[in-house]
Amino acid sequence: MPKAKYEQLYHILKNKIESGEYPPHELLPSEHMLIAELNCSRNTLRRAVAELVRAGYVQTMQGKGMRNIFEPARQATFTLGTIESFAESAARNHWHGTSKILDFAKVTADDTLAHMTGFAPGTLLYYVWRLHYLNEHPLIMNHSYFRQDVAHGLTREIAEESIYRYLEGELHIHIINSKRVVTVEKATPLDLQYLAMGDCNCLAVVSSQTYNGDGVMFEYTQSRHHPDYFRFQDNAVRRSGSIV
Amino acid sequence: MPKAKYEQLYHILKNKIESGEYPPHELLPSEHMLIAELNCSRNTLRRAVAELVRAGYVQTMQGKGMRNIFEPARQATFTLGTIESFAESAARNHWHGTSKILDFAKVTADDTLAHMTGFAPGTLLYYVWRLHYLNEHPLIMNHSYFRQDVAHGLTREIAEESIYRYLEGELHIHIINSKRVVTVEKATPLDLQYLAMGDCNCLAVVSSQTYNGDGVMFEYTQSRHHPDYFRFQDNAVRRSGSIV
DNA sequence: GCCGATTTGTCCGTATGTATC
DNA sequence: CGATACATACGGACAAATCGG
Repeated sequence: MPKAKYEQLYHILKNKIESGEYPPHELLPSEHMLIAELNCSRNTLRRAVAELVRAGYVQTMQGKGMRNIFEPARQATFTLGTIESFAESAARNHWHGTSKILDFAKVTADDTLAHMTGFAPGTLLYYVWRLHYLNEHPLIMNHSYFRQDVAHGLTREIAEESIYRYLEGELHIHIINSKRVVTVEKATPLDLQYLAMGDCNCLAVVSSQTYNGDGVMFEYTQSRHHPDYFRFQDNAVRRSGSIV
Repeated sequence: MPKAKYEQLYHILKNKIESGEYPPHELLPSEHMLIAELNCSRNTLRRAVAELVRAGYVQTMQGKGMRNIFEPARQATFTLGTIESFAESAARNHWHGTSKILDFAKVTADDTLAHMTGFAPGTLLYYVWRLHYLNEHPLIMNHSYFRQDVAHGLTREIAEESIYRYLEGELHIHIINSKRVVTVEKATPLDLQYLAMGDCNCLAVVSSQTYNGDGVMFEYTQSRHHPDYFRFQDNAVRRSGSIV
């Protein structure tokens, strides 16, 4: 339940667009009208509209107005820009998701592991190897590393449930942001064995480094996705002085 | 050359972070200090900071401050959220990019093409089949479709140069936004023939639908990327009432 | 081509809420 | 508890783009 006003306005407008209350490919009411209708300030409305633009619901044009460009059939299942655990995204998409721990261990970062993960060599880590199933099909294989000094007390039993619930609920860690990189890699024998790849020999790999409120990267996770079920969506905006 | 003040502030701060003027993993000066130093209003500074957060340069924490989380070695080559032509991104990364037209034709959307692209069946289209090279290596194969009534007058000769320069410079089309989806697909015989795939049989596919200022989708492009050179970066932010 | 009305884009100042220390 | 810091919200002003007369 969002409590910020601009988030409420975002959802109000998003629902009106999705329900067809605003005609497709037509202009929405002007800012002035919406401000009067929604009883808010211009800045607050504009913040909600900015989120609609980012999400690909409307496009704005100076001097003309804002246009509804929502396409019902093609909206996202995965979204960029937000952090979700597997359990959370499964729930959001009304999927039946289960997970299985294949390995849990304490390890020390050697040079090659340090280079891959971004942790300093010698860092003490928990290693969690998980397989995520959607409707009984193995879809994602995760190799996760957590700093022992941040995620201390993590056990295999906790990992069977929800690691994030433990980190946030028990240890009161504030998860702030996560840098992610999407690549395509050759499948390893492990991938082929566990992910029912058919005759594909590559998969989508999402590598993420997650930071807590103290600015320390405490988690590195490599998610190896079955190619048939990997889909990321993005809405790009053309600007003159492009922010790069 | 960005002219908006918040864009200038964004680049000033970004440069200070990249050059190490702000110590890594430490807090930046508070908003109050930066406002005095940069001689701007609070809203304008916050807008610049919001872009830094999106780009993964800083994380903000209510009551604490904003922390520098820039990692020199791991910054993006490709970025999400902005529209760039191949020529533009090659120039930005100081690459030597060339392109070759493999086919140029006028086609009419049948049912299967309409379903794939999102155009209505019967729409008159230009079809452009291009291969993009980076330092003489074939990296991206593009299948593009443009509405004839929007991109009218497009020729093979123009496509040899730059399609976007023609659309924006000659036809004065305003390119507003582009919805993109990233998936992984099995390589076709065409992919294997032209992209020097080695023993990989999958590739990264970016499908994009681009809209002009009249709200009409005038372009559908499917970019098929050599897996070794595909890399997309994203920075996700954890929120309580996550905007979905 | 010009002018005025409309609409979005940018910027500012201020007040209040909330989390941290 | 108070001081500090970021988060949200409001209102006003001007700039820039669009459109119609």
